[in-house]
Amino acid sequence: MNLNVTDKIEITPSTPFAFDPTFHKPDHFTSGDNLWEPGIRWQTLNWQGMPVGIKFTSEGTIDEPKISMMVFSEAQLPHDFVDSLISEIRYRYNLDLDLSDFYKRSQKDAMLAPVIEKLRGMRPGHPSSLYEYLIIGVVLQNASVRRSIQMFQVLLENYGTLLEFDGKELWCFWNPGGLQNVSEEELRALKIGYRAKFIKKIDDYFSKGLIDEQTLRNQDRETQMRELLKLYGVGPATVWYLLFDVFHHWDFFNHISPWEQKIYSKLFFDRDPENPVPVEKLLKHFERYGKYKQLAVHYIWEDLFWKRETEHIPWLEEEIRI
DNA sequence: CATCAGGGCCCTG
DNA sequence: CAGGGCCCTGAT
Repeated sequence: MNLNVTDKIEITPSTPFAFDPTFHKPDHFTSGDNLWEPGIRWQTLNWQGMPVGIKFTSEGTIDEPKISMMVFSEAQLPHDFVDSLISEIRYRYNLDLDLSDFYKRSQKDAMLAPVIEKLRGMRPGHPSSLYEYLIIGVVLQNASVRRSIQMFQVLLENYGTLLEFDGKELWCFWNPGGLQNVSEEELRALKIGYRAKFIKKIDDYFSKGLIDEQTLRNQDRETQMRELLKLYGVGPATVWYLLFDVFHHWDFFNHISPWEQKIYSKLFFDRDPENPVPVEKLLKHFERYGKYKQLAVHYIWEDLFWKRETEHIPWLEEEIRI
C-alpha cells in the first residue's frame, strides 16, 4: 500500500525530553515495523483500523524539545482522526510525563544518578496497542530472541499490510479480531507452535468485544491485572510487561523471568549469571526505588542496552542469545 | 546424529 | 502447589 498523502504536525513534549532513548529502545528487537536513526524514527501504526506511516523527527533539544510528526496515509485524514492519533501518540510515548519527582528522588542513588544524567528526558513507553502487545507477548514466551523475532515477522508478513512511505517499506499490524478467518492449523504452519491456540483465543476475545483498551486504562491496577489474566495464554510474565509498557504503572514489580534475573544479578550485584541472586532478593533490592521502582530499573536496563549498541558486552551476549 | 533448554502457560493430580 | 506437556531452534 502506497501512502502518498502527508500531514505534518508539530508536537511539544514536556521538558526535559530526550528523543532517541524515547523513540528507540535497543532492547525492543525490531522486526520490520519500524526503523530508527539518530533523530528520526519511522513506524507504522494501525489507528482505528486505518494503517498509517509515521515519521518522527527531532527538531529541538532536551530542554526545548520539539518533535515533527509526519503522518503518511492513502487518503486525506479527517481532523478528528488526526487529533485522536496525536493524543494516542502522546499517551503511548508518555510525552506529557513529569519526571521531576523521580529525578529528585534519585539524585543520591549511586547507580541511578549517573544513568539519569546520560538518559535525562527519556520516557518509558511502547508503540503498540494492547492487542498488538498481547500478540508480541505471546511470541516472546518460552523462546529465544531470534525465534521471537522470526515468529513475529512471519505473522506480520502473513496478516499485516506492507506500507510504503517516505522511501521505506514497513509492515503494519492487522486489526484486532483480524484473524477470524485464520485457523489454528494455518497459524501452526507458521511455526509458532502451541502459541497458535493462544493467539486464536486472544483474537476471538477482541473480536467479541470482551475487552476494551480505553476502558481498561481508566481502571485501577488490580482490575487491569484481573482482566488481563482472564485471557488464555496470559500469565504473570506477560501481565507484568503489559502493566508497565501498555498501562504505565511505574511502581509495580512482582516478577522476574530467569534470563532477566541473570542480567539483574550481574548489574546490581556483579554476580556471575551462572550463579544468580534469588528473585526475592532482587525484588527486595528494588524496593529502594519506591513508587518509581520499575521506572528506575527501566532506566538502568536501557542504559545497558544502549551501551551494547557501541561496545561489546560478552556476558550480555551470552544471556540474550540473539 | 541425538538431546536439551529456553525471554511461559495451562492443566492435571 | 508441583510438575508434565507443548512448539521450534540453536547449542552442545
